[in-house]
Amino acid sequence: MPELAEVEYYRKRWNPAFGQRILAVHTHPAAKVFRGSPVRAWAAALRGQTLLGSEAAAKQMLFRFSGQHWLGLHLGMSGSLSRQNPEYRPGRHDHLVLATERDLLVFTDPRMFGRVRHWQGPEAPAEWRALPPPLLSEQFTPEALVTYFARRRASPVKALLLDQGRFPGVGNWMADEILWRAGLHPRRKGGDLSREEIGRLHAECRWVAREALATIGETMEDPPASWLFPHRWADGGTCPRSGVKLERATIGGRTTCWSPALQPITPKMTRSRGPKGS
DNA sequence: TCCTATGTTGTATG
DNA sequence: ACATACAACATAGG
Repeated sequence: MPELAEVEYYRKRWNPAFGQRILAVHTHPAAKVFRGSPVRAWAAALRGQTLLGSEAAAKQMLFRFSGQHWLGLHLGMSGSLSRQNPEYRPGRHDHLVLATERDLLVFTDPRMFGRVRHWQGPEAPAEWRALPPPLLSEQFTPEALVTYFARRRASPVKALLLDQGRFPGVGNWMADEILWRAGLHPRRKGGDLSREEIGRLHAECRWVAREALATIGETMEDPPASWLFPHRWADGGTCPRSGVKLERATIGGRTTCWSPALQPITPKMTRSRGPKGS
């Protein structure tokens, strides 16, 4: 499930526990989500510490505790966070549970493509500080994308949008939504996008990120029917702007959905290209 | 039974 | 070395 806005939504599930002490830590140390991390040791060290705050970037979350402890969480394909009553009995997919006086803070992940990491130190771990600038930051510029698309000129733009080093937080549904809004066929190659098309792509990245954070990121509600989102998995789904039947194929290794009416494989001829014959 | 799934990574291939 | 393609991971649901 989780992309940019879903990650932000789940991160906030633990907010009510800020300032609370961790009284107990329950784990499945053998669970794949720990990837060989010495769970027993850091789980013991975490006991008695206070949850101070958290942040999200790309599809990552970082939780900060007293004693210079940090927990890094990634939700993979099927992970989620929740807050449960003290009476809650963790199930087989609840790999990490932090108990405070009032709540159980639960990390659930059936498919275990997610990841839990622990660090101790005075500042956020190096991996965290190395994450690329967010889509909504000043550093995310069209110029940077022009350079990047020139280098990745042979790759379909759909595959490029999934690059976490360039489009942090964008996942499969966001990539399709962005391309649909920008009017770009997902198979277009990075190298044959015009400057103007890259500009549209950049603008839609920001628009989708902003709107998704304002809706999904707050309440997990599905975006409205005016988005591609609610139509893209429906059998026989139609484009909400043109009414044509949506197409589907595997592109960049992922199921991709697009509107053949709005996203032509060859760029539309524009008449504003300057004088004839130039 | 077989296919799909909002993700990442290691390996193979050009 | 460099970029791209693809299988693998583990589980649930249609």
